[in-house]
Amino acid sequence: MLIREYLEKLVPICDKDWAVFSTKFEKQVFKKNSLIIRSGDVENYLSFIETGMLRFWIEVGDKEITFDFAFEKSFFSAYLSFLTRDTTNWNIQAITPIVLWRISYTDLHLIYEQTVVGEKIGRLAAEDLFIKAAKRKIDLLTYTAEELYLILFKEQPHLIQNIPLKYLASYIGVTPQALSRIRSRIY
Amino acid sequence: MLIREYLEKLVPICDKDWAVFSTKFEKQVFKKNSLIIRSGDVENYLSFIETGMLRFWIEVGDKEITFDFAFEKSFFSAYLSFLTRDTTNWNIQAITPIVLWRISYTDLHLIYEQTVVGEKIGRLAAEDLFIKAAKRKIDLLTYTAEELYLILFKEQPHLIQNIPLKYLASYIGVTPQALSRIRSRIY
DNA sequence: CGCCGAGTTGAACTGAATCAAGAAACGTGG
DNA sequence: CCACGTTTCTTGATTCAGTTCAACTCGGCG
Repeated sequence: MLIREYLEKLVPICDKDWAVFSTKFEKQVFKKNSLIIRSGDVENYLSFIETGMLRFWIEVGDKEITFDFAFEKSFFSAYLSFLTRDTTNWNIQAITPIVLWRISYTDLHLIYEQTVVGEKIGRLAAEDLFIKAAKRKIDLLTYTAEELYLILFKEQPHLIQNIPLKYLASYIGVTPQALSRIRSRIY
Repeated sequence: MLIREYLEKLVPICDKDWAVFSTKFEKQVFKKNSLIIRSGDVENYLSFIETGMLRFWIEVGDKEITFDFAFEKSFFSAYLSFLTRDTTNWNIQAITPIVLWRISYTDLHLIYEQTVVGEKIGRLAAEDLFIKAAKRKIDLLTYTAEELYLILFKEQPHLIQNIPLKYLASYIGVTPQALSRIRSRIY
């Protein structure tokens, strides 16, 4: 199974532990453009994307700010809300049709209690998320919009292909008009 | 002891576990302006600030970018380097005289193995760091320099008092001149 | 007393925002 | 599968916040 493969890159999981894990994941399908989490919800799941692509955004005043994307074969969650059990102001939207596997908050905490590797996986997942967030935080301070676009272009070419320009623009912190001009300047 | 108090806000620690923890922390003192970590080092410690204030910065081209501060009674580390055992490009500098307690990578991993709460604390620490990084990431995309300054002013007034303007300017992503003008505009 | 780094202020310049209009792409219903 | 309407993207003109370069002030310290 995909999730086990992914997790075992981080830490070996014995069959006995895996038996506890695997029964807790449920499969879920979402249509393109549907909202998986909307502002005001409490996040109840930690999810693993089997196929598809997601966009994370918040509403500020009258505009949307896209602050993250997530891709196939990675975990995601409105993690702050998931941890604190408080409502989120995040929206998570399917940019493509989505197939995912998810585990509920209560089930995950059962695993934390019942298996030795549970806490370790939780720690590694949180560390992983932290590393990504820290890198991006520094990138946003360090680079200009044009540089951020070029980095994106190099590191995630599939992203540039498939994601509407207006979302990418917001992600690097400029208006769609500005990104359109950056693009025409580059080629 | 301060560290136990702080940790027990997150998770109860029994005396037996604490006995394992406490022997591993060593006290360390740094002078004002000294570098606790410099670019090129591998971070070997997770540290807890007893007194003082730190600045995190990286060098980009010919200029310094301040991307974080840390205060009394909180943990810090060049965490990415600490986790990956790879060299860091972060610099961590004492803005004031510093007293801290720190635990080495090997000792922390001994604790992960020897105590039940070890992994849990590691997870909670990583979650805590992630939450802060995620919030800041969104703030940087959402607000203008002036708004970021006002938020800082409201949430961390002691920071504004004690930290040289040029570091604050870099933290909100503008030049010292620009922040000086923002300030004079506000009052 | 003089030096030096930090902060302020001014002027010219630049990249991005905003407002606006037109072109291209997309999906939805017939 | 086409036609229409909506959304997305592009391009232009104007405005604005922030950069850069430079000069000057202030305070601390040798």
